[in-house]
Amino acid sequence: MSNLKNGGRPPLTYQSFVNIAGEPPEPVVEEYSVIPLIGDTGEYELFPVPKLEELGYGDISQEDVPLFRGGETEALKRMRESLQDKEWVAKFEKPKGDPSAFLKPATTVLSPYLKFGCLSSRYFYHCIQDVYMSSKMHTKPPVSLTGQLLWRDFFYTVSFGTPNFDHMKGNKICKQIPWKESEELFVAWRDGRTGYPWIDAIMIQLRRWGWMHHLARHSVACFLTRGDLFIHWEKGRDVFERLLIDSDWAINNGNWLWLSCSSFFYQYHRIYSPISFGKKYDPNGDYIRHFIPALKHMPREYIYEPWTAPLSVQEKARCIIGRDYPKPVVDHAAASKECRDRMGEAYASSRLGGGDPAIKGKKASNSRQRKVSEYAPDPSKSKQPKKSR
DNA sequence: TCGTTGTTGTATCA
DNA sequence: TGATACAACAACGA
Repeated sequence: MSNLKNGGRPPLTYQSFVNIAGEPPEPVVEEYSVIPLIGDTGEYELFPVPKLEELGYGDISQEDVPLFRGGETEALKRMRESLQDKEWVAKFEKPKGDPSAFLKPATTVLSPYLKFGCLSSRYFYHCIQDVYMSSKMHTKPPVSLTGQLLWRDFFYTVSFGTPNFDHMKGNKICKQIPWKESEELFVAWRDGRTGYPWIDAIMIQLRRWGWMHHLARHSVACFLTRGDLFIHWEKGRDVFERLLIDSDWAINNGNWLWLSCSSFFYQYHRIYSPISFGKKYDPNGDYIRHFIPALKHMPREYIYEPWTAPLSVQEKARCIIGRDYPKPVVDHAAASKECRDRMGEAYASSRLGGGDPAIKGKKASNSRQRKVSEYAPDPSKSKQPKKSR
């Protein structure tokens, strides 16, 4: 990589794009008046594809095998495999998928390919339509498979027309909520050490695979923000942006606004239980056992709440809570009650006009069913942040 | 002002 | 598996 003639700039390395904190630097923008011919690299020399070690990854041979081979060929193969099961396509309903299914995920897992442009969303849409044409009945948006593509475009549209979409402050559609500061709780969440196996397994899957089921994302996002820890959604957003292989600026920010009840969705008393939500799908805890080996031998009746297991059971399972696996960082019943109360106060304050002082005279409003024209860009406003990812 | 609606809550009961 | 109660939000439309 060092043989790059780069106009005197330092050579571009992985670390140039993503520093340790995960913050991408300002992208270098080149302007061309004419599209260069294929093969004409101008003053640049070709350099080989960097090795994983050069990208900062160590020995990954012992890791779980990543699910995602890159490229259009793989994307089309995956799409065709998914669409082959016509009944599954016709009956697809997003909220009904199983978030604990990891050997055979409950969704198409095409999001990384859509994100990187390996799969055309338009082509995908028409392929789904072809399946619908040959089916007697099919589900409809917003829950259907095409509905998922429409949500994607919804977030693109609203993010394009909303200044400061990726921040709470200065974002007129975002509830102003006095989130708590706690580095200790945040780090426990980020690193999968909350003591709630369902939450930790999801965060570990995120770190290992770069992907987890949509409802699993809901569980951990709710837990971090309005459900338990009351930590700012922007902190969780940053972690997802860094670790998700399908992370998309508009969709990621939109979903964090949604899940934290900061925008789009406001029923903050509906809180995902870090215990019973996962149990509903996977009562034996196979998903937890796979991603948290320390809990592999924990009996089924304690797998979601291992701190309630008698010491003799913990010893037999070779997992002492507090030593081999963390104690819960918060008590869910008390924490969620407190979160509800805080959200209620924040909402009451916003009703009384106490919002973001940066947005003078504009109520932080719901945008759920605003006219599409309201999302059109205002040329007088500053440019939307451009992400280089 | 009021009734309805909202992609994905939980616990309990039959 | 589906119905119901729970507690209760914002926004829309009549």
